[in-house]
Amino acid sequence: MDIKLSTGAVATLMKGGEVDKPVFQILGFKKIAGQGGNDRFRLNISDGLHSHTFAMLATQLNHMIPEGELDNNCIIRAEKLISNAVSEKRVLIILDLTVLAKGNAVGVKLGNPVQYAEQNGNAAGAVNGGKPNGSDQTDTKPAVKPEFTAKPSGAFYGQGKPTSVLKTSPHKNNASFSGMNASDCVTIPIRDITPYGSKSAIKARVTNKSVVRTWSNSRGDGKLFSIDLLDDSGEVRMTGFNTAVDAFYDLIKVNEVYTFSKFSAKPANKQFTSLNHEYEISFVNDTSVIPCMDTDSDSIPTLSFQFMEIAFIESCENNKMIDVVAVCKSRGDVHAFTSKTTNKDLKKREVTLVDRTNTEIVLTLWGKQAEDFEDDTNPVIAVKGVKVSDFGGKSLSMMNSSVMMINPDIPEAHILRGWYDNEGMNVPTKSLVQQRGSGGGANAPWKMVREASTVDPSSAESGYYFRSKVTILAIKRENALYKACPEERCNKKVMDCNNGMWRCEKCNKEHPDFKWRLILHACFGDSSDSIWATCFQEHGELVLDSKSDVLGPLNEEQDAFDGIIKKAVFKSYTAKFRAKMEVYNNENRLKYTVMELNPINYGEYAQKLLAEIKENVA
DNA sequence: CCCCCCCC
Repeated sequence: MDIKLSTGAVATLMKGGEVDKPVFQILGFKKIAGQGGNDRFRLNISDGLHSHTFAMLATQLNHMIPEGELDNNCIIRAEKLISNAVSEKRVLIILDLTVLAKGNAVGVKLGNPVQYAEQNGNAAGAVNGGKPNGSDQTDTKPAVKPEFTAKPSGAFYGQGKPTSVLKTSPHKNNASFSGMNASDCVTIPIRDITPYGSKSAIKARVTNKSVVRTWSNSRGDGKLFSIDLLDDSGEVRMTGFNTAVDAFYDLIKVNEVYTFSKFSAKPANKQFTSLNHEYEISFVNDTSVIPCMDTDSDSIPTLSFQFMEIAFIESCENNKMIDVVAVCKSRGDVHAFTSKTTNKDLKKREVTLVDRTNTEIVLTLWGKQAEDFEDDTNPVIAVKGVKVSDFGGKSLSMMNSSVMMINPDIPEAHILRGWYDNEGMNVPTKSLVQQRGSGGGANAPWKMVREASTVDPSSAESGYYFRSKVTILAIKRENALYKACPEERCNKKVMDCNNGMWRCEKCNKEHPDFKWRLILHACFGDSSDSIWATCFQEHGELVLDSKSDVLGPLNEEQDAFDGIIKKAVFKSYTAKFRAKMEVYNNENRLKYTVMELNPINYGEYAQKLLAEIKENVA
């Protein structure tokens, strides 16, 4: 390979001249914080003769730096350039570039470039003119030859020979950092990681390691893994993309302590982690990972939680990732099923957790963890990074990235053990599982339908409950009835096996019969507005004044069914509704469910109106 | 740069 730097290009450009697709070596870069997170990178570029820091990376190329595409010593060809004189200073903006050689492959500074002296230039005067001075314009002159093979500088770096990285580095010996600056040896507390310190190193224990995942989307594809890192100041997630996966994935072991030097940092997206850090970090091209077997690594903690007590999960945002420590009060059976959306065969087990707030919540375990969980001794369970779901009240679900510890040796666990054995096991608990037909919204306010249908979506995240006096305006007859599993508590739709049997996916059983169930969609209105709401079984039966097992067979008989609907419309009720924000086809929409439906008690209703009038008159 | 993580 023979790459030549465009000797003299820096001087030409500084004088306002043009150079076609100059080849430079990057000697360094500096992040310049811009408004609104619009950071820019200033590059120190060299043509082998001169170096200068007048080059800016176009923001659309910013990603090349954290991605490690552009790194120190790398050689680039600037495919598109804009040269501008800005208040006596010349600025070069690189709009597009090709990396001809990665920094690690080059390993050294080429030639002996000297900082281009500003006064040599004629920046301001040459905005529109300045034909290049022929003598130093071109890239045809032989330049310094990059020493591609010169230096095994990758010895401790991701792009080098990773296997040797972890095996050969002497521990406890800073000499193992040979080739790195002294400043690289200084570790900072994880707590202090920010995107603004590129020289940082941290010494941390790996508390969790993900599987390698691949992705493919409009922006491209690749693979990645992440590890959770902990020291005595805090924790942070570190992600490795593509080459970092090849270099480090197999070598990094959970529970081991390493010094990680050089990484990039960016704000952590709290939606995907329970780790207590404002930022998350990524492997870069010259990240090094050195194991620490020294005794003082014992002082680095092995786990860290920010527990949320179960009672507080009730008001916790949906999809949030949290840590919980609780007693496993009971466990359900393993339930195998096929996901309708992904067609994947899944196994789950639900366990019920309770803590000293006397509140219980269901945690769903998946796959092998679900199968393996057979502890019936009411163990204390600590989980890190479980997802809060608002399905049927509130529940928790294990994620791939979640960590579970059974009877961990931490104070909270011992306290819970004592509490449960002496007291907790006999105390009545409140469940965050929503009871059908009630649960939540006990004090649902009276609203006109109009007020409720324009409820602030954020307050409907976990269900907004209200009461209204309403009249049924219309009923949808299609799909009002379905054939359901005959099991007592299972109302899952069954599939016709076409052999006289009916299959329930939920129970994983075939039954000789089924039961009819109702899901009635009806339009409820008052003088202000109307809404479509779902009436499940009992409410549907009340609306149609018929039992579902009678309605089922009638469903086929158009006239009889229409007659029933005709009788049902224009009846009035007092109803309790739930308005809940749901995502449907990637769109938010308010979904209404009838929670209670009662014939109007006119005496009570008149009292309510009277009270309202008095309140408004006073 | 991922961010999917499942089922009712």
